[in-house]
Amino acid sequence: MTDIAYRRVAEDLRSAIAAGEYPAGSHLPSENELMARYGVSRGTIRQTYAQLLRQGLIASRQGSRRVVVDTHRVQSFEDVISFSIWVRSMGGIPSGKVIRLEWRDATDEEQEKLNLGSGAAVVHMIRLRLMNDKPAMVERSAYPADIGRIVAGLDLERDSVTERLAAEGHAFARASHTIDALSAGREDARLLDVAVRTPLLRDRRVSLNAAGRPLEYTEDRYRADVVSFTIGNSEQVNHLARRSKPLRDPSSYRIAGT
Amino acid sequence: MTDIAYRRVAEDLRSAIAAGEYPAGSHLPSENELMARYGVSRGTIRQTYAQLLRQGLIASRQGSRRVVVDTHRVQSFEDVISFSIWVRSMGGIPSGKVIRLEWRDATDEEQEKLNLGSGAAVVHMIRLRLMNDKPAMVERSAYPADIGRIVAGLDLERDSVTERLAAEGHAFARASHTIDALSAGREDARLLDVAVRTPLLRDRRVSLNAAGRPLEYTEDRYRADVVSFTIGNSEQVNHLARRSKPLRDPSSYRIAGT
DNA sequence: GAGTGGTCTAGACCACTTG
DNA sequence: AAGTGGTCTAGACCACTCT
Repeated sequence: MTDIAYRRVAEDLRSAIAAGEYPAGSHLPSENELMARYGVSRGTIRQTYAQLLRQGLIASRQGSRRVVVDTHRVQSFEDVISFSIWVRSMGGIPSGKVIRLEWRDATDEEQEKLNLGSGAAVVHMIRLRLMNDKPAMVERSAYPADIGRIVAGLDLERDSVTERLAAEGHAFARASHTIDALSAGREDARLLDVAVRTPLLRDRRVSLNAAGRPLEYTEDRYRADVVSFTIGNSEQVNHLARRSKPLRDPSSYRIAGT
Repeated sequence: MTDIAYRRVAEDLRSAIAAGEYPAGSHLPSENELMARYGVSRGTIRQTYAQLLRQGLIASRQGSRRVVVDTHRVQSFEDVISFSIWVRSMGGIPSGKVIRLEWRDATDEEQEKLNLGSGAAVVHMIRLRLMNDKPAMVERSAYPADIGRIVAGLDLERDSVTERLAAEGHAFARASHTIDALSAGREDARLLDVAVRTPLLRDRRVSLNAAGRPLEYTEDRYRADVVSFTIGNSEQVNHLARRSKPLRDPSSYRIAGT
């Protein structure tokens, strides 16, 4: 679809990997092979493989062919930023329940993170996110006024904010996350259907557009028995993904009655 | 230091950034400038900037000069893998207290993660890690026999396992992490000096050498009031770092008496 | 020794940002 | 309009892996 050559080749390879044509651990085509197959130069193929490396799909070693990494997983920027896109990428059904939606003055933290002046108004939203109708995460988000106007007009039970904002010309281009752990408070516990003081995994992030303007400040609190993060890193590359836990040992987590 | 041109230029730029020559938000030299200054071709300079982008130090936009990213932070693979190196990079003093060190048969999980046959022996270590004599993390590590022999011979109260293994020819080249949250159990609580059921941030990882052989399987449990992880990501790049929390609001965490 | 990826050069055209 | 980064080509030599 894209008209950029190295990305077209990368898309083909990702599809082939996803289709099982190159299983985990198997060798990928050499640079020479792909140059001939696509009629492009070596630099272009190297750009292709550099992208797959950044995305954590492959590993490479001088002298040996590139191999497919074993943790095969749909992997894109949007998977990490958008709960809806991530859930759908795993074949699940995402939904949301708006707990609160209001205009109010930005807190000090929101002013700082969203780069707003004092007294600026934001749209603040609290939303329970569900995966296949099971509570997975509570999301608390703040949007600057012009973005907030759009968000407030969406069907937040069903729409993906990320996708709808992108359609309006406000695509997220990058984000910086801080990940830590905290205890479920009373509201968290009630919404997520867990006991008070259950440990939750927290992701706070600022999402920026391509020009570096902050569009959203969000705090996500995940049930640690449902979601974890995976990160692969080396001197050359880091990659990040959300992971759904298989719930193989439900007894180790206390679930509150409702 | 290195004899690879693009890395030499990258080292120079990292030093200049660290020295404050290019403050956060400032513009970096154009590709043309660096080509002239170092007498290399454009491709080499582009490799340099690609590395700095991967490391999360800079951001780039077509048509505009590259800029230094604001979250300046010492950033290297070893910072994320090695507690000792990370603490020292922030000017702190790392130490460790060995709680248990033993040879035993690998558990099923260790066999899988370390790629060992059934019945294989591992060295298993539990160690409390301190930053400036304050408990920060409990580490539980398993090593295959040949690596374990080396580890068992170290001064584990003071040495960096990562650095000593590298000196013996067993350098870690990459790792894959799973991050989630859990409740402090009795042993965790006692060692970390927190109340039982305090939420902890957990990082489980397998560290591999360049050939892809697993050298270590580790589970780290961090005090969430002391350490968090930061991640920056975009379509092009992800980067990961540990962050020390400033402890600005100690009242929000219950600390157990000892 | 043949094949492969890592590094490097010297050009080119285009899209985008900025004065 | 000039400058800058994004993409692409067509070569080259080297270090490493494999058999």
